[in-house]
Amino acid sequence: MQQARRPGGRSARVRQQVHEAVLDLLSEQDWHSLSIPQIAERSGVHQATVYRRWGTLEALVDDVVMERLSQESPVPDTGSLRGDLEAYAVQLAADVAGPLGALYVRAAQISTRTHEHQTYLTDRAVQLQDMLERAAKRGEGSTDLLEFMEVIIAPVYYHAMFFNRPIGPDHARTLVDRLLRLRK
Amino acid sequence: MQQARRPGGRSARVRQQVHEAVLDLLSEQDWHSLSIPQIAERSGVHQATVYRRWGTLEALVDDVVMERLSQESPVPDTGSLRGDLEAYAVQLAADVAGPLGALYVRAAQISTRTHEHQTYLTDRAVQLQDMLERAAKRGEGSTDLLEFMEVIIAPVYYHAMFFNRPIGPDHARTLVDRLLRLRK
DNA sequence: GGGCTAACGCAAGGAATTTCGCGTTAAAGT
DNA sequence: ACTTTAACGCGAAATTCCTTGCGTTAGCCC
Repeated sequence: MQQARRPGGRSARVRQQVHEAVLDLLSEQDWHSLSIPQIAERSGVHQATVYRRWGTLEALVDDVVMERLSQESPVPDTGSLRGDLEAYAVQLAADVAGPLGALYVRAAQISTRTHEHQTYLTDRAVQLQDMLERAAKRGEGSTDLLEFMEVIIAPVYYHAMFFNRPIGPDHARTLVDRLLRLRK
Repeated sequence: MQQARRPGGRSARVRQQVHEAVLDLLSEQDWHSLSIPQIAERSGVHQATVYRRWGTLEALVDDVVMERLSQESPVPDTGSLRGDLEAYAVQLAADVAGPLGALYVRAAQISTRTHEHQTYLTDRAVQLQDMLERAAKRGEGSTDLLEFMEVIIAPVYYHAMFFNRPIGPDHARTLVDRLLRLRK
């Protein structure tokens, strides 16, 4: 969702109301029974407004997800590489396992083509790159970002997608062990 | 989709017509503009029939995907572990990169809860397990199925999902290298 | 071949979604 | 303060989706 040309009070308020309604409804029912009229009623915003601003349900949900992702917890900085990796892996596993996890995974597919989502992904990649470089500067050796993504992040999403059973903190730590073993 | 109680000529024909229409339409437009009335018109099968047999669009697409997956290429048996792994990884990368790749990835989420899909996944897991055990019996050492899935399969889907740019054969081979390195 | 009935076609009806025109509100600019 | 106009509310129309009842077709079984 692009910045409104008139981002003042009312527009922002309407946006927030609608966002809250979406999160609210998704916490008490599943995705496929969600509809724009329903969101309109819950939020107190008129249907026509929602249709005019977002157009489709996908675009609206995408907007909500991006809003939350941008407010998400920063990448960890614990002082050690293992600490950072474990903290990140456990946090990610918890997010995916959380009530909005399915929404994140789904949004990852829906919104891969939107410019905003690409921007978020590259921003996030830069942050992770920084995390790895901090470790390198501490003399903990260099870690490839792509390898980190493939060995740690990919399996977390994979489990959530195919087995519908997200991994726990202990499993997240075995992923970290695997990555560290590969670096030797 | 369960086996029809009367699997004879007409039912099978209707099913095939509808399946073809789905694949046909998905090749010329994207997912969210697909609808059952549209499929009915394209296939020449009446709306009511489609609704009665499949109920929802998700169930129908799921049926199509399962049909194709079950016809898919078997797990490789090249005589060496590396050969099997590379063949599988390259094949999977190609499938995900293909025109129906996005459909597979999406269906993986939609249908994770259906009984059929679970059955397919476990069947596939057994086949892969056999592949790994063949290598073990040849004296190539044992490989954990979960590790195989996480190190090779997960990254393939991950790239397709988040970067919308599936990996190539060369990259697939680096995944295999990574797994083999972990086994030492 | 002949009866049985699941599956299909058809058409109408109902329900939900999406759009549209118009008046009103309130944010932004001067 | 005053003007401008983007964004919203409202109601109704238009479109699309989904269901239902009934007659017909064609596999299946004897």
